[in-house]
Amino acid sequence: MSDKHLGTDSYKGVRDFYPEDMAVQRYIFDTWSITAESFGYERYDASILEPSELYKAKGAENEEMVNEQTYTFIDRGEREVTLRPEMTPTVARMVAGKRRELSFPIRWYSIPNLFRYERPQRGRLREHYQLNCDIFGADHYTADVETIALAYQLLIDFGAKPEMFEIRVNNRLEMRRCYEEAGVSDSETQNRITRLNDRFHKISAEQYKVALNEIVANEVITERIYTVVSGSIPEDTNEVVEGVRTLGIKNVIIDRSIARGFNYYTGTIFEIFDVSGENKRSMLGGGRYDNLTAMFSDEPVMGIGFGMGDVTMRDFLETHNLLPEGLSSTGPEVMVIPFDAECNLPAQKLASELRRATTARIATDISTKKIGKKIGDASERNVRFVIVVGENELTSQSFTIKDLRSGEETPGALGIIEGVINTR
RNA sequence: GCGGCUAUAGUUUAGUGGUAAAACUCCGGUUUGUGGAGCCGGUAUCGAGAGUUCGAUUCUCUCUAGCCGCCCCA
Repeated sequence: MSDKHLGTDSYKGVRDFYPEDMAVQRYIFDTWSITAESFGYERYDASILEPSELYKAKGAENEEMVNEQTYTFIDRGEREVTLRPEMTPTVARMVAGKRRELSFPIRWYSIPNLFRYERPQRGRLREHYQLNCDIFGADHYTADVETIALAYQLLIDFGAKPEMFEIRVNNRLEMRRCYEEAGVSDSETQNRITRLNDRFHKISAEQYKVALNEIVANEVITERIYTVVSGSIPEDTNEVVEGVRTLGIKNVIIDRSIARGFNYYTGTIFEIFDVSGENKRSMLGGGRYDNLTAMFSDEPVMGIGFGMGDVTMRDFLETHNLLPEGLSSTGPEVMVIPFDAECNLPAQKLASELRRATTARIATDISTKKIGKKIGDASERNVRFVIVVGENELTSQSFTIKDLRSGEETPGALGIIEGVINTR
């Protein structure tokens, strides 16, 4: 590019939100909030900065992830700091810090922006926003049911039809039991199988079996595990799935290949997929983590929750044409147009009087364009009303408000004008 | 970290071994008290660097950036 100027592109993998993008973003966030709150979830937030230890605490595997896939730096006080890559450790920290004063179970949600240092691709950027909903302090399986029901409702409230998506549920404990019954008791081997299962739908059955046999080195075991993971047992279900169905949600299935990474989940895990096939990545995922707060205290608090990202949400809404037309702009509804620059201040004064008497968004056109141009601009920006303020109007204190939608003009004193705006 | 594709005006795209076209947008004018039109005009060292060539935006190489996949996925 030019030697003289900086580029205007945003930093790699992050987005600028111009007003039209912001309208979409706001719609998504508002819908998330309304639905989460309708289930009684309370909103919380925290800083994007956390000490790096928070993410490294559970061994070398995590340490590697922090070093390679997060934004981590040393601050001026020589502390190692990380831009949060996920919200769960933060909320676990917050809950653990107040565990004696909170009355469990609690339902909390947040819409944090999260950072990860990796190569951007479809549905995955370096910064994204993610709705996080969690229940803490409820060990009964119905907490899992409610969590999945909330995830379901979130999509429904965007106008999604149940046949557009599928909820796939698995359970860490049940998988461990499956491995043990098949004859695999070593936990490292179990983890390797879990990791392989995560790719089950990306590879062929043959490839899967070959890879599995390389791990367990036993064809009988391979066959047993394959039977379970491939879903060849039609009656395979569990109480969470049955509970969700009891609530009237039908697009839920057991999928033994669901793996959810391999970190802190201890029980139910689930993901929701777009069935259109266009977005192969899961749109939403979560699960139960019964000892995440253990790193802060000997009194662990169990939790279950999920996260859903704004990038995948937006992809889903666009794919299924679910974004509403004409999302509300925050631009002015009323434009007060001074006849010339001499009238700018009186026009601004009129605007502030109107603001006092109405709830409309009112701006004054302080450009130096000609009167016709100013009206044209207002019209183009979807302004509903214009009021021209010139010497005549100021002398007579009688104005004319014009409805650009209907072309109708209403003359009158301040009170009349306010009336027109208030009945918009 | 690995692989594939792409790079021309603000945007979306044409096009050519002899320094480039269109549409839309934007800005200005056309009209010195009232809107979306029309007309006229303006805006590009063709991503950067090097090479081949009389001559490169076009061909070759390198780099950079973006997109898409893999790995990984909190």
